[in-house]
Amino acid sequence: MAKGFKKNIGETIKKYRLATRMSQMALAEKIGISYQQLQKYEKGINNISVYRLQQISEALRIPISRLLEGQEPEKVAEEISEYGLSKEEKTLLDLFRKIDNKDIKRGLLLELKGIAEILKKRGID
Amino acid sequence: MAKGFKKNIGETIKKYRLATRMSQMALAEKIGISYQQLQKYEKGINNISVYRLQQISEALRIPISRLLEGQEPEKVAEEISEYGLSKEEKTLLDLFRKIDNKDIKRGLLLELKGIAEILKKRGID
DNA sequence: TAGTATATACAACCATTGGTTGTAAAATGT
DNA sequence: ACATTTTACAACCAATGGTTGTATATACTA
Repeated sequence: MAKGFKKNIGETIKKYRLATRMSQMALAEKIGISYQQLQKYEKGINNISVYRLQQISEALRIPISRLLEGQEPEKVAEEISEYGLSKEEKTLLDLFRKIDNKDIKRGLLLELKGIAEILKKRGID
Repeated sequence: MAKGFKKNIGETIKKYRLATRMSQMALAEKIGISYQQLQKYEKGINNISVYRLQQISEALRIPISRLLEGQEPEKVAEEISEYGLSKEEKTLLDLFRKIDNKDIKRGLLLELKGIAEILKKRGID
């Protein structure tokens, strides 16, 4: 399940741990797990829960975002504009708003509805 | 294991999901799990791994940090879902989002663009 | 150099939970 | 009022989060 991902974040943890000159044992004890388990995190053998990452970030005295860096795919960041609207959706809205003719607007909505219907049915068949 | 924490983040996810007007099923399918499993996340029954959170943030088109901030639920939902959209515009968005075919989407945008153009010129002439 | 302590690695094992399907109740749309 | 969507909840199972035990490096100090 997305090994690459896990590995990356584990490596990041290790990096910061070493930077703090902390042993696996020290860190593990601080967050209340065995150092062997921490090993699994660092090696990407086990998934890291958000909760654990939280603990680790506290133990290492760094913000969680630091540990996540390199995880956030570029495209997403770009795609996001404001309030959950994608660029595409924003464009859609902008264009729609430019049309001041009520009938045309309604027609467009009907058209969209039709298309959605068709796609949906085709998906089922 | 730190139930409170999990619950919070699950609730945050739910808020954002609703803000995007996405059903549990829709979101779950997007990230490749059953909607029942997503329920467990939202309810704080199961831990959320960083990996999953990553997927969710992508599906909801928001940066991971948003989900990590222990934010006031009320605000978020309103802030986003309302966002000054008229009923008509909300419908537009809903329909547009139902279309999962990228080409069709692009086609629609082009069409809209065309219409906007024409109306504009006619308005001038 | 040996000897002790520290740090990391790896295997075997078990309890928990991450994940599934099935069924039922709300909610929503027409 | 009826059909469809959406959400909730229970039962179940495989996977993994977590443990201890042992082995191998890597220091430190006498």
